[in-house]
Amino acid sequence: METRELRYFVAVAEDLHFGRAATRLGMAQPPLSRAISQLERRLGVELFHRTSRAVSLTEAGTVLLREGRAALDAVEAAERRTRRASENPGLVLASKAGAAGEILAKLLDAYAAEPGSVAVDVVLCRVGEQEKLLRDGRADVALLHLPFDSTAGFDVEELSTESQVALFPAGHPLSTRPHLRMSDLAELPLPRWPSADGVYAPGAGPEVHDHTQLLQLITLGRAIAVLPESCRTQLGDDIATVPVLDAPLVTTVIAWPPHSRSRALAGLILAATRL
Amino acid sequence: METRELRYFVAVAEDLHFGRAATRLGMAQPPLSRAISQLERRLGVELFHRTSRAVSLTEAGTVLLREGRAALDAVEAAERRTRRASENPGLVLASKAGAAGEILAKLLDAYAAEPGSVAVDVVLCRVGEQEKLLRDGRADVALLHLPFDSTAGFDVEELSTESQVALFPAGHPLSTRPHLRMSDLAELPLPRWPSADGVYAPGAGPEVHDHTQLLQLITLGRAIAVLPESCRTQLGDDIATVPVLDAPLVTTVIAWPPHSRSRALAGLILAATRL
DNA sequence: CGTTTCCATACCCCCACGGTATCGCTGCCG
DNA sequence: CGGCAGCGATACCGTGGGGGTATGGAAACG
Repeated sequence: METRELRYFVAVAEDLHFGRAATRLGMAQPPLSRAISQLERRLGVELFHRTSRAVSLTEAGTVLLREGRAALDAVEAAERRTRRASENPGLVLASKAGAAGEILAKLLDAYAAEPGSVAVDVVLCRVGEQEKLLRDGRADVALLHLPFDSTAGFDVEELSTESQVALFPAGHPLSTRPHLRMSDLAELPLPRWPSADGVYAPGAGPEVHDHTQLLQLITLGRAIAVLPESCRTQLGDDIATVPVLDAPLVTTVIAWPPHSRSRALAGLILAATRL
Repeated sequence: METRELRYFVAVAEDLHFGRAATRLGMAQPPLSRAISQLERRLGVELFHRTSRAVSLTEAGTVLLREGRAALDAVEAAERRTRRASENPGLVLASKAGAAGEILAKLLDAYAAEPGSVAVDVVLCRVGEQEKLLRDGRADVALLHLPFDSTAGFDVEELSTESQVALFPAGHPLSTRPHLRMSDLAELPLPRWPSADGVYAPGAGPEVHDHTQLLQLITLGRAIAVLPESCRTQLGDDIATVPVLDAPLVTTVIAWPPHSRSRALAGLILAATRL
């Protein structure tokens, strides 16, 4: 199977429409239809149920969409990492914008002080995006937060664990309580984060994808959030925090793709575990 | 980057010889040379140092060899799993031949008794081969043994932990001791297992790649081995066992590729954790 | 200095991929 | 009920690129 075929298949599988997929791919519809039929013939597998009115994935097609995306990511990663290996020897670290600020600063300082350390580019990305960056080679290493981010397929080292606090606009009735339980927050407008594929679950709270956005919504009284306690250092006095006793503990981990064990990466991980 | 180009590159990188690589690929040498040059031009990266006498990998080439192999495995996995998804709904479980016999039997029985279970094909493979099978889609799930096998990149659940015993031919002087330490075995012909790439470390002991082979060598007095205690159930009375107090504990885990979460696989994993 | 051993270059051919035109099916609306 | 619009499949054509053979040219070796 060629990556071109995979890209075509994924495009069609994503919008379930040959015409639109073809436009996205910058080609005409007939050769795309043909390419997919050929792929099906070569695999000996039907990938789509087609009526002249609608297209849908078969069982096998669903498998190929999942596995094919992973494969394309791996190919892209190979390409990008090769390019980077030749031009600069630095590392790219991905982290959620607004989260892990303190630990990130300490890590960068500690690593920079090591003998033989290389330049570290920091990519601050939207929630949940780190995994994708790590998988397709745009990043070499990432800071993730359990239990929110998935570490599936990566090697990890735990860095720190902390409890969570609720964030209220100053003056909110609950903000004077010494502590809370999750059940106290059940009826409040908790924000909804996008899942790995960028889709939001249906629900009541506002949709957010980074911390700045969230803090602003809280200040405006449009949202309440539960965040790791370390976020306090970034808050002004227009937001009050209250410990939430039964919120899950948040673990910050450093994660990297399991095979890539360069000297520079090993040094960074070592520096991280020694924090 | 197309998988064809990657396959060409990996072939050349593996034997560092354009002529031989071309033969292996079933093509002539000139088009292969050209394909590699094109790849280098498109990537903007030199992958090989060539003199007209010898070929060697550059830094970037080394990266592409590692990442490219992973990418090719992922593509192959996508293809194989898609094929299998369409023809039969069963699972393929990989396990070392000769190891984990008892736990494997119990697992298969327990899972088969579940409602809605599917057929499970068992692939008994050589030591260290399970990871490759899991990565390239020939298996859906595998039994691995820590700390020997690497679980890098897989999701795992621990199944059992056991201590190790030394195996001697009947009548060996050490076989009557109540217990031993690793240092007692330092001078003895411990066998050498192949690493993930099938290469044996240099050393004194005999090269082995499965348990039958090993047991025969022990019976013949040509080797001594340290194995998990559960192997006792498979031994005849021509082999004696002695506990080794400071040998590392062996953990049997069930491992699977992190994204593939089919209903059938989830059932098997559940059955395994309940053993 | 001839010979051998490699990889690169030159040149040719053909297939496969992409484009345009069109067909055929199906659901919708007047 | 018929015309139409939407969409995928089919037919046919042109070209670029991937593969083949022949050969060049550099380096090691006797």
